[in-house]
Amino acid sequence: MGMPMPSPFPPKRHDHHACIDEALTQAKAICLDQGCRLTPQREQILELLWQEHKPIGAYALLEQLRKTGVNAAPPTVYRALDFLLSHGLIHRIESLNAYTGCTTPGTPHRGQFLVCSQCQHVAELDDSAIDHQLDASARKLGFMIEHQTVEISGLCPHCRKSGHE
Amino acid sequence: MGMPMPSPFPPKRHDHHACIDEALTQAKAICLDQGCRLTPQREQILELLWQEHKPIGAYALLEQLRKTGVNAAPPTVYRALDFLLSHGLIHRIESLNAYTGCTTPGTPHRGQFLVCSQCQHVAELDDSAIDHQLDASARKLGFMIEHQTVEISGLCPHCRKSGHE
DNA sequence: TATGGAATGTTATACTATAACAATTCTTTC
DNA sequence: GAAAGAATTGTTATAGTATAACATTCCATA
Repeated sequence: MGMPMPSPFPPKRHDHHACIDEALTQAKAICLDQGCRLTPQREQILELLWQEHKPIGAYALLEQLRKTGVNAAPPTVYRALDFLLSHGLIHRIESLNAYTGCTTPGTPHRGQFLVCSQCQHVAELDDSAIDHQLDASARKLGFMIEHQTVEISGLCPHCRKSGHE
Repeated sequence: MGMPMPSPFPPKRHDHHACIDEALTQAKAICLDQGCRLTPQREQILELLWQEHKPIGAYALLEQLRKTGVNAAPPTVYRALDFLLSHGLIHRIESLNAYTGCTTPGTPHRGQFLVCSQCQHVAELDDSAIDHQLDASARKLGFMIEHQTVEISGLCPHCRKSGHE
């Protein structure tokens, strides 16, 4: 497995090109492995989703896509999103109706998200202690977990430091 | 404080009239205390939200409302929902775009929800162990929690027992 | 190089939520 | 009890999110 993620909140200035590259490389490998097709359009949309460490809505994505000269309609975007979601390459942030690249694609995981209410950056966790606690609480009630949505909003470390009125 | 909740998943057949009554009584007391007005329309919508232990969407609510002879438009419903949300009398289930009565109104709490994917019943938890784990994980990363969305979907105890194909 | 399935294009529409302004009701104060 | 101001409700229109349905194109494989 790769290096440990230094922090789920990367510094404001970091080599983001490397983030994009890694995401696309991983996605290609995963699709090859799973026997599914990361078509140019799907790849383009995945790349757009990785433009920033922020979730982006489907229609904002559509607008970005159009700026690149592609004249697409909503189903184009939603189909790509469906594909990427179903292969674990992106996540949907329910509380924002938005989508964001998955930082640990390829491995089945449930995921938790920290969303900064100020800068909108999102950090994906895969904190087993949280998973275990949710499992324990559910089990106690006889509930069988199939899927979970854990989205925490608040101030990220960067925004906490720089004046949070 | 009141009696401990027997189980967040009430038996299929229970005195649901008592659930509704209690919810409305508590809501009245809370509004009296907070100096806000639980108008007939707001009360009616709260009551409709308590018809079942299932979340209900705004437009389904609107339809129910119309069946009672009230000729309302969407803003009527959304305003009532906003009021009820802002006074902690109901919750919004993000993953369903739906709303459900709060089982512990009046006390500030963050809440976690178990949503049955089969019967759609929802159970509200206020499990401090989960809250503490989320706090601990967030704190470790320097993230300051403002709000949380924890929605677990899966099979409730009743549906687990009765054949889950 | 035919063919069947996957992917994409296209149009229309469903579902969720709010903006903006008018009308009404409630409460407070005189 | 009447006037003023605030809160609530009515009404119309529209913004924002997502999918249905069907036509067309692409592509792997035989």
